[in-house]
Amino acid sequence: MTVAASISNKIVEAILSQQLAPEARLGESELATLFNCSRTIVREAMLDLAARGIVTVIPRRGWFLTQVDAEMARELYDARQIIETGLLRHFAQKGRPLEPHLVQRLQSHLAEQQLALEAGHVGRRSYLLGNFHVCLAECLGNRLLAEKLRDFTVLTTLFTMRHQTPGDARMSYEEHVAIVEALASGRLADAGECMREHLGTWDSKVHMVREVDPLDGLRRALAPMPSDVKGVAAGGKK
Amino acid sequence: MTVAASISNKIVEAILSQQLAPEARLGESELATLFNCSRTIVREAMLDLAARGIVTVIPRRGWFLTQVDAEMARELYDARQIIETGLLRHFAQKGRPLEPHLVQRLQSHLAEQQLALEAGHVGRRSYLLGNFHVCLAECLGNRLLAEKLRDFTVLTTLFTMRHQTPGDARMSYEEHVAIVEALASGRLADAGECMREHLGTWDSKVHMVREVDPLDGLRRALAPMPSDVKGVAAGGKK
DNA sequence: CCTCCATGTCTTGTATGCAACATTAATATA
DNA sequence: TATATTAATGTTGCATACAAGACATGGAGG
Repeated sequence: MTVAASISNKIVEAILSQQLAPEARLGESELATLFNCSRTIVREAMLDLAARGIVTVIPRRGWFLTQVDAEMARELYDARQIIETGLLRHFAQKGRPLEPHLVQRLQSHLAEQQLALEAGHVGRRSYLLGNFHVCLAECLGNRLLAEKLRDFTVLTTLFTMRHQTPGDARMSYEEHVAIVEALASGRLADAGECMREHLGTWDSKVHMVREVDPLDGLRRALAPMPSDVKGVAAGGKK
Repeated sequence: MTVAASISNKIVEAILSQQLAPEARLGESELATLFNCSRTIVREAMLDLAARGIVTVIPRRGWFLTQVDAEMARELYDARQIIETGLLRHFAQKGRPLEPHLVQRLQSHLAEQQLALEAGHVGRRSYLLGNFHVCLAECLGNRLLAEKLRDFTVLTTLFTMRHQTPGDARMSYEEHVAIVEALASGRLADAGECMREHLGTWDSKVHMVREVDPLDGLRRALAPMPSDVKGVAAGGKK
């Protein structure tokens, strides 16, 4: 694997493990010294991540993790639901059960999820919960979609990190279990339905999300001020 | 638009218009002089195309359009069918008809297709027939999937070009018309079914595809030779 | 005390130079 | 003539140097 690829991989993994603050700046020189290579190579990695939508450059300012706004988040969840349920539906049409060694692969993935869950490894837990969807897509026989799904999962993580969606890990895990169980016992339609529910509940969670307001901190700091009460433009609390 | 972006766009358009031989080499220096920029910029464009799977580099040999093998083609058509029918299904679930200005956009796109078809503009025809799917995805409200669909369409073109799939342009056009008509009159489920058929017939066409044999030209050139008839390894014509 | 401007510093943007390697052509040799 | 070896050529791989711009700092002027 080239150095550039290892840099972008490392960054992707760091995001999925929630070890990278979503507002962090990715300085070219910093990364170059960190990976002991030239800026050219770092740039190559950043360009790759940019093509995948994970990273954005502000000219002459720096590289930043993409800020996923509400509209993009909607498209993201829609896309994931469409792809994953579509993949399951497409597989179901073939009328054959999932091959045993693939079932086993999914089950051992679930075991790892459970392990991380019980051990309280937040990073690994988060990584595995996202990675499960990629693993499933691979098992269903479409690497092209699996790869794109990985990128979408990364972007989803960036969204949830910034908006602190509650994200019940145990519940996600159990829904994963239900999907694999349906798949293993040949109830393919059920698996699709589980997946639809698993990915369809995002907006009910997102309603709890407080809108991120760049002036939020400032506003809050100023609101209780005794003086200058009516000085600023209209609009108190939303 | 940056120079790098214009290079990659140009290449993508050239592929979709079938103006770029699928075995063509994309030399960095060539492109640099062609676009009057340095190799650095060209490299940036190639890296972008590589991240999208459109181009592949052979170390120290050059950049080439990706060779889509049979397995990848299968995934490609599956992916497109999953995404596009999924998009239609997802839209149908919302229970609202397509907004009038979007219907109109699709219809004028159809008009352009017809124009190119009747005028016999092969390149533009090919471009529009592929672009229709991207346009539709955009109209259905998911830019993320629309963009990925564009890349998939490019790869599909690369496959069909190399394998000379018959590809009846007029039939494709008429299927597009059927989809838009269903969409315009609110028969959303019908639209999905049309799309499924439109994208589902690929393998029946691919059966007609002659397997590409790297020795094909050589073999053909040697076959009618009167001398040395039994010299080469077994296997005459397929 | 506030505002405006100059300047220094830090960042990415781009070109270029050289190294490493693959292929091809030429040449020597059996 | 066939083959192995060597030289030449052309390509990408990578590092580096410098340019261009954004931002922060400090000071002068009001």
